[in-house]
Amino acid sequence: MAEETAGLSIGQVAERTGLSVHALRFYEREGILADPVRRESNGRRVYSEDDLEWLEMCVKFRSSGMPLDTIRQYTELVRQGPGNEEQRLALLRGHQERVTAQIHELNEFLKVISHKVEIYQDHLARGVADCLWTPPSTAAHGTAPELAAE
Amino acid sequence: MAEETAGLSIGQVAERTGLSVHALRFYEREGILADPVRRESNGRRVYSEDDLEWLEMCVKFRSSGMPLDTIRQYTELVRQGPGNEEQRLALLRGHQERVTAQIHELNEFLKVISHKVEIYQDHLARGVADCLWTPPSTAAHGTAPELAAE
DNA sequence: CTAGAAGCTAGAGAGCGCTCTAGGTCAAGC
DNA sequence: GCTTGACCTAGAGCGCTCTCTAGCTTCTAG
Repeated sequence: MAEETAGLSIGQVAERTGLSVHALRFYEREGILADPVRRESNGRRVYSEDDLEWLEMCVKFRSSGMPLDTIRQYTELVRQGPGNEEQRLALLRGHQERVTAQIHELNEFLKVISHKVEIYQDHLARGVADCLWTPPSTAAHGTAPELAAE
Repeated sequence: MAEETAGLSIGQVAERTGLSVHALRFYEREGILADPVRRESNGRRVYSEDDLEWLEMCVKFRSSGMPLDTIRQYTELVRQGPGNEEQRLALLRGHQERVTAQIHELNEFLKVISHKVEIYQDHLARGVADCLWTPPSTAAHGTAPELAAE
């Protein structure tokens, strides 16, 4: 049962998290890991499964737009141990709200862009000869199709 | 009816788009505007309502994560006039897909973070004395609450 | 014994998207 | 006449998040 389950090299962690080894060392310098990662006798980093899980959570935080600075704050709270749950909760809820807001915004924008896409699709389906789109009449600069597409 | 509807100063456009005047000049340098913006005799920029609408669209593109470079490409296509609708469509669809994917990802993550938030809320509701969370047993570094919260 | 792969540190560099500075013009109001 | 404020250009600087380099060690396989 002595799998190498406990004890991952930086390369393995990079592979599993999708972060580069550079990024992993960078994150450590930035205090993004609960502990500064244990080392082998030769100085090489040894990541535990817990470290891996933590990093995976960080990746999710990052990809949902949380800045490293905030992740660091959260890490710091966890590092301090129990007693600051309110602060952790506040931080998480703040992010939760930002993510929610962002999803709403993206959904709004998705409507807009989908509408534009439809318009272009219709236009192309009807054939390029369809010149509803480029009346050289308004010599000004009326990019009608664009503005119409909104 | 001679409102100043046609002819906005950079300051007015900044106010209405939420972009800074710096950003507006920057966008122009970067080729983000269909034309390089007309000028008054004294060299000051005069934005039309069309410019404003275009910029508002750019703001939406940006806030949905489209890089300036892609916006520039799109602008370039529009500037070239009709005949490249397929390319515009491809670009828009590419972005549409990225936005859709991002919404999915964010929704996924929202579940995770909401779960964490709930756990912390329950924990705090049950009172801090509840020590399910910090068993000093696993002296290693088992940040159980964190990992449990996932 | 040696080559190659993987790791290490410290620190420079890069890409993006602004943001700001320096130094100046121009028009309006006191 | 002078100040104030909005505008101008060219270009430097910044915050963030990595990414890469240089120079070195250490392990493994042939």
